[in-house]
Amino acid sequence: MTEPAAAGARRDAGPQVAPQAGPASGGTPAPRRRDAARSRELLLQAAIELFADRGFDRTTTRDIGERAGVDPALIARYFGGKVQLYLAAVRAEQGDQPPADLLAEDRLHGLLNRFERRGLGPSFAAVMLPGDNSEVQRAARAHLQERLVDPLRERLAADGVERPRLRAEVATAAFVGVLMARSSGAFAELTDAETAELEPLLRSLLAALRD
Amino acid sequence: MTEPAAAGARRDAGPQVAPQAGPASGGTPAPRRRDAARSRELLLQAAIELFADRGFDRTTTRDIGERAGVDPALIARYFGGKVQLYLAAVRAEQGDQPPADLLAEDRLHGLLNRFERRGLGPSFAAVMLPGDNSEVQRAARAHLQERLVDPLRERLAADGVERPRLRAEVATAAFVGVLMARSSGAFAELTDAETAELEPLLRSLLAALRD
DNA sequence: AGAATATGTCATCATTTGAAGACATCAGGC
DNA sequence: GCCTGATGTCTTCAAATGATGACATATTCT
Repeated sequence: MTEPAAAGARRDAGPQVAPQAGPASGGTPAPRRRDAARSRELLLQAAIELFADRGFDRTTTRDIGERAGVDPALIARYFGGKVQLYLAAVRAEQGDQPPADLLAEDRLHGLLNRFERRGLGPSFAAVMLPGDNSEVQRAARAHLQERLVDPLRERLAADGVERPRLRAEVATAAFVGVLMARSSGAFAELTDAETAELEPLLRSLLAALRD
Repeated sequence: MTEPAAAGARRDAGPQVAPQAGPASGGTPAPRRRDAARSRELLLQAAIELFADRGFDRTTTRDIGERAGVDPALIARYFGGKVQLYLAAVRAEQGDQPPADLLAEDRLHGLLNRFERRGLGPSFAAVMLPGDNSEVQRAARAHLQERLVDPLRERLAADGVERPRLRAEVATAAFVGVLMARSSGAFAELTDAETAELEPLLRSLLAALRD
């Protein structure tokens, strides 16, 4: 950053991918030094992690580029800009599993394990902070509504509980709150707790809303 | 903002306080057009509200000044800067009541009513978002630890529950999460719900951690 | 009334950040 | 071998933001 660095002279910026994995396996079609699809994917993955960790505002395009090992200018080229990259990250968050009903045992277990493997996902951070009704907030909230609140509301309604929507929203908010607080490092034991320790507590918490 | 506005010519920037309330009552010592203590208080109050609403990063000194009706430059003069103003806001958050044990009925009721009257307070927003271990985060987290987590932990420990600290942290995180989500407007029914509707749900939620 | 201080107002600076563009370098077709 | 487009690298710009200082105006003291 501090060196003048004669314009466009860099060529030895470290091996992007070790050029092994010869032409044997037909899967990956020989590593290219320049691969738009790969760069796009690296940026998207870095964005998912960073947006989940810090939220939209506190994540800079330069951070994303650095983590991805890709020049931040390519964000504009491949996604259109930071906002569109965020929307792509939220879209990539879904599609794995069908919407989850938090009260079903295997669902909670699966969700927690998935979070452990892949991080919380970018939409969680957008729930807690109010803000301008930007596209970013709306997308993240719609995602959570569809994936967590609605299935739970249907479950509660089927159980005949009163105010199923409100209860589903409270349960989701509590769930997101606990997971966000855990990953934020605000509370020591919560952050250090294993998923297996946390799961029964969360299950009790959620079950309480069912009355 | 767009006019040149000859330097320092403004004098008619609206009446700060109607200069009535004659010398009769000895309470307020006649309104002054310039009152450092009043300006300081206005800034602090605006800061408490805005920090609670948007968190530290998304609140600008210009926003605070605008809401307070005070020039933002005075933040530096009276508090030293934005960070110190935040710390002052967190300190102002406490001092009202003794630390609250969320499981005691009147405590929960009192807390919710207080939030309804005075807003959530700046420290809540700092729990959910990770970030640099700045002074701001540490102060807000220490505040919550002392005010909410510790009393609850003691209560749970006295009840003989296992893992009292972890449970207290989970309960606090869930509590903060529900209130933050409510004020963020992320969930429609939760945002519109009356405190009276929310209170029994929160009570069930918290009681579940006691097992 | 007039000096001295307190308080308020405004312009401006340095930094950060998202974005855009100029240029360099690689890949594949002829 | 070379040309055209794709891909990557770097510089630069405009806006936002926290901070600072010069100056204006009010308040107080004598």
